Amino acid sequence: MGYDMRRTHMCGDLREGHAGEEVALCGWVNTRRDHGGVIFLDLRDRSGLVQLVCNPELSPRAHALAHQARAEYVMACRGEVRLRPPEAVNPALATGKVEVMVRELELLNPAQTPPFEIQEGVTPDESLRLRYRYLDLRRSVMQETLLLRAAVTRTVRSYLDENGFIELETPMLTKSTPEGARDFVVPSRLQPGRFYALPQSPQLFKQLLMVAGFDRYYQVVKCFRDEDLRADRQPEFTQIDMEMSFVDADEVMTTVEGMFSRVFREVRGFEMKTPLPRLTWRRSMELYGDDRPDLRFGMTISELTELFASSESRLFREALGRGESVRGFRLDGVTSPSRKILDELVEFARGLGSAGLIWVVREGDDLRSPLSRHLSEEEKTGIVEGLGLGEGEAGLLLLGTFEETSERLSRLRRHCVERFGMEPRTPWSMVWIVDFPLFEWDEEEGRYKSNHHPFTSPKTEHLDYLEKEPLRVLSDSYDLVINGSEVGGGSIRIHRRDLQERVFRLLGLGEEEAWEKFGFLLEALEYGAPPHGGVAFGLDRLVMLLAGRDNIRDVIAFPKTQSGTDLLTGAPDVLYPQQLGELRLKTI
RNA sequence: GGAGCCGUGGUGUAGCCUGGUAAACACGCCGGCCUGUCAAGCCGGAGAUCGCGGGUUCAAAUCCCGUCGGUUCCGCCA
Repeated sequence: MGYDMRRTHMCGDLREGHAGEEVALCGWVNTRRDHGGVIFLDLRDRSGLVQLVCNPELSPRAHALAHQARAEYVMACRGEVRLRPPEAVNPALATGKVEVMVRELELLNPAQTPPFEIQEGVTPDESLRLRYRYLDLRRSVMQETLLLRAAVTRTVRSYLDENGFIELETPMLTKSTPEGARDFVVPSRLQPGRFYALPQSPQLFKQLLMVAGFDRYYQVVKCFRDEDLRADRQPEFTQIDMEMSFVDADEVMTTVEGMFSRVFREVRGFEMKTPLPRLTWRRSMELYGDDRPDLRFGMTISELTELFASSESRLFREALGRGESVRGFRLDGVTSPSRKILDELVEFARGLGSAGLIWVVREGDDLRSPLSRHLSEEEKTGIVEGLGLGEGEAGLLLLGTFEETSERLSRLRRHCVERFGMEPRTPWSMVWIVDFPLFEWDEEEGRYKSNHHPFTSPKTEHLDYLEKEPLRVLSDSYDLVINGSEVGGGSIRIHRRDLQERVFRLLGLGEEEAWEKFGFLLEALEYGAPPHGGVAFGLDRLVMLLAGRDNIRDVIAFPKTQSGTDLLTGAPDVLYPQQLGELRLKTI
């Protein structure tokens, strides 16, 4: 490229103020409009595009070259920025008031006709996009999304830097640990027969950094989990990982709120109200049946079990006899729903494993319901009041254990939001869910499992129940939920060896195994480990929310397919026998 | 591991349920015309045996089975 073609501006930045200036631009040909005489080229770079005018009278050479130009050719030009004639202004373009009168044009690299058009409005097949990712990423939506992603990490970094956090790196080649997801493993050449594991998160290392006295740590870091993919799950993903010493849960949450305020202001222009509301896990389950409730919608759950304590109806009597509850919510978004709609909801509830869904519709003083004949007047009134049904409004009730009804009602609630196209009350709803149970019972393995992870601290006031009633123990933990999506969570950690060992024991981790897998941690806890706690956020999911994308692949430059392959490079791939030999590996 | 959906010129789709004439449309591509377009326009042209394999049938893009790829969900994901 000649010296005089080094660019002076980005295409999308040119405005009226540049009129009269001599500029040099580089970019890709977005479109060519050849009028035989004058030729218009839209030149595009990451900032946007601008119209180039190639007039044969101004430069026959440039005009001739423009005639040969095709979509996606890489070109450079030099010329004068000019105000467009008033009738030729394009209000749809940021640069629509100006154009560049081309004096010199240079072809830097021609291009094959791309396998799909780099245009808005057309989304090619996913496998094509992934195979030609570098072309897919040229599309403006993808550019905008990744630029937004960069803005998020930039904002996070500057906030944390300003607040005394130190960015520290932790190893990618580390040790496989029990609990949690399946590890990705890397064979060791120097230690034949041994394997590293890629980190599922830097959890233990960041705790060790607290022991080391760094006080406040953060990292924007890749994590790896070898589990099946979903629309919001990739095998490698990025976390905003933080840890702080000498703090309580409250201080961690306040710090995070400051960070998120700035992110939302910076990238979405949204002023977050802080402090954010906090719901205990228990309350969230009662009100929404969900530990990641979407507070943009109503339809909170009411418990009506008491109402049916002395019911005439066998259905209720038997259910209550089994210790089950009656819970439900008022259906928003539809009044006087048709039988067809109600049947559809019943069908949906059956699909969730429920025996049936009881619907009621208030009609004047009466209640329309398949069960109305079996309901006493008192019960009818109780339902209307309990669910707060207005005229024509419907209620949906389920029978079952607290856990069953929670699971099903929360899914039903999410389904209704989508099915009836409900309008959110606010663009963003953020809420902390706090005080999760420390353990849950794993039916299959017949043992307790950590709800969060094994390093989460029980609430001090619950320490006494630890061995006696483990399921009653709550932890100092917190999840941040935005628009019904868990964007991150954390906890105060255990910083004393004796407590950590008690928790390991409850998880069924034998002394020997605990020492073998976590000995380094137990040891570190004995060398002056400060009280500490932290949090980690899924950057990809956060960007998905901020960008309004419903797929994690759209916020990652080079994602994997659902079957874990990379269509661009062909990974994963087989190894040459020699490589396998060096690693002392044999495929079976 | 299981279930659903999708696969038709380069791209996006229609056709498939209800098998039967030249597989249709838009965009793109190639050529020509054209000096103010911006999804430029006008004229002309090339381009698909319908993912792959098997079966049913006189006949399969269409029905059936299998398989591959993509995708969504369940299981899984501390």
